[in-house]
Amino acid sequence: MTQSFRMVTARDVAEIANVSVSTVGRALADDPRISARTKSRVKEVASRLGYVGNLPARQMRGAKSNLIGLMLPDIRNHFYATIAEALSDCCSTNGYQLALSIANDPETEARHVTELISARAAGIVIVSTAQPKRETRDLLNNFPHVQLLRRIDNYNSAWFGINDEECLCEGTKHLLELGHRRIAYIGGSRELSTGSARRTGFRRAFQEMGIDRSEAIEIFGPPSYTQYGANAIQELLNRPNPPTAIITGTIRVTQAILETLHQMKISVPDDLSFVGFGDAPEFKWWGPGLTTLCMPIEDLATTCGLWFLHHIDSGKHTNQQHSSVAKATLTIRGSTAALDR
Amino acid sequence: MTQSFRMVTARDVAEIANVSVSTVGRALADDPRISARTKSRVKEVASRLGYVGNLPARQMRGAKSNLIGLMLPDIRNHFYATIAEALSDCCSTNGYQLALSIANDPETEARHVTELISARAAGIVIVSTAQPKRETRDLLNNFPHVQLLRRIDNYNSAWFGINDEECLCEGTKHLLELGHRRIAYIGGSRELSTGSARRTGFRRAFQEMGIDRSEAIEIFGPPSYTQYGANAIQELLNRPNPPTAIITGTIRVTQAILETLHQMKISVPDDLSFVGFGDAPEFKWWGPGLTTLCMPIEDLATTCGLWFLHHIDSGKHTNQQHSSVAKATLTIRGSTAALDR
DNA sequence: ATGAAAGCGCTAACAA
DNA sequence: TTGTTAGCGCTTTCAT
Repeated sequence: MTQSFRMVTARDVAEIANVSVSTVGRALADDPRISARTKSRVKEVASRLGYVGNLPARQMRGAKSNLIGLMLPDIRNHFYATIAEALSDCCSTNGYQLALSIANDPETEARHVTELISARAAGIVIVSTAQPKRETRDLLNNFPHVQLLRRIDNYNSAWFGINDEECLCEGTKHLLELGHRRIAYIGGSRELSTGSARRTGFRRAFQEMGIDRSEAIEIFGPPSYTQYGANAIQELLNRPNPPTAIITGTIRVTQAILETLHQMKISVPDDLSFVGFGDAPEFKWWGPGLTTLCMPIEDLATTCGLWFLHHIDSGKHTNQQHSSVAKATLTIRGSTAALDR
Repeated sequence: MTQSFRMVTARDVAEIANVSVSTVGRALADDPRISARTKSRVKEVASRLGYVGNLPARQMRGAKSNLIGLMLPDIRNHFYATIAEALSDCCSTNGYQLALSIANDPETEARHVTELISARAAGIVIVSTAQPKRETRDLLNNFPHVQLLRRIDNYNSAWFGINDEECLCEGTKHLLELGHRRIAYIGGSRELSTGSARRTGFRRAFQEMGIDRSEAIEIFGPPSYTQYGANAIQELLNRPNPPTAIITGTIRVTQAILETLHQMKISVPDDLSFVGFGDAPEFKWWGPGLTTLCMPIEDLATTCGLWFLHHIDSGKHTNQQHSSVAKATLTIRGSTAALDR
């Protein structure tokens, strides 16, 4: 019982159909040189035996893989699930197949990248970890790939992301205009290009409105975000002088805070104004409705996928400077209100 | 610019290191016959050139693929995202790589299954569509695979699922015990084994409690569930004699209903009791908290993954009758209350 | 301790 | 219209 499934080969088909292996190959590829009679006979036999062409063997003959690697930090995050689905659609439409790798740390990331390259995937779409290993960079720089959302400078490659800085700036201005000053920003790691850009946007809002930032609070997230958002918000609200408004910089933190605020029975927006990040469906009906930074994440992923697949198909070099920025915008709902003193 | 990336081969390494191809292969595989000096030289050259072994070529020599195909109907569903993550972890730990296919209809499903088999993946974990094509069944029956959640009888294979019937029965009894009689069940397609079993559970609750089912309402879902849940609930509540309680049989329907009830400003549980399906994080804080059927979906996926990978690794025939059922249980929160007349 | 050669399943160039 | 043959990159005899 060691080798349970013997795959049918072109040779098996050839023997039964009484033709040569190459005739089988040509018949199944609808080569015009093969007679209709032979063709149909071969096809009949192939289908009867359940013959499925061996892609690895074809790859050795120069055929390109149908595999597109997608590296994500977390698939349970609605954000990334949307990306996976959009890209999967994209791949599917263009005859590719998505290989999903979930890697949260540089070691796993390096391993998965190596495996994808070893499998000679057609290309890799990567949402990078914060500090990829040197090895990973070297590998990717010699392999078709494109960066999504997070941008690592040392990769000499195309990047598709959102206007992180702009959108956090806009959200923060909204709070400032409502009169808030003690605003807390709870963001992701500054080691990520996204985390860093969002923090800059937060600060720029104060600057552009000519408001002193001394009352502002900044908290940055560790990799394990599950508990972090909850802890951060609890600590903040227990301060002698708690913030009157909060703005977040990652979806997971936003979700954790929604849950915590509900548990703590904080009244929003009366006791606290809150601007979330991302646009999971439940944000619409959380309490008074969540004012949030909505991202056209599906568009972004689709744009990225189409661009990438097109370049791969046309054999162009994809590792070139190219960047595309999708615009996130503020959607105002009930969770933010003017500060009354 | 047609062929941008030339992959480094063992031969390239051999030439530079001044050894033969076979020596390169042995050195990199740490074959004891190769001298330490040669080994280190070869390894140095290989790493300097960025050599990554060609898996397709190895597969031709009998190496098995590191690819595990996962076929899901929808990755944005929290349910399936959890499965994907759990399986991805599982694969990662055991040296495999997840290939994700999203297929909602039998044609796409057939195409993806064919592609996975063509790539000679190590195996396929499938959440089947309702009516798979004959072709798909034939292919799978000759290929290592395992069914998850939905069970198609004609596949002669292992299955890992949940106690669909039991759990819907339990949820329905909860409502009956609270005095409800005009209970509406909004479920998934009866063409799915899961949808059918859940309906049976709904009915059995009445039967076992000796309660007449004439007031019960049953509605079944089409494939495109996004709008369906919303429509169903609106239609139900506009009836002259609307139900006093609702129980659902799919996560997506549950989520759609949560949103619709919120929009319609229906007061839960005062105007309507509601038992949801699944356990997305937001169920905890929706309105009064959602009474829901919680499923140990992560455990299920992990169990399935471990079993499957173990069987693949040990070369055992996986297409055997084997079934494993994980127990879902009712979690009572605020969305269900006794009916006062 | 290392090299030469065969062969995995397939396609394409060359023969017939 | 079809068959024969070479070779993709690798591992594994077999030979040295």
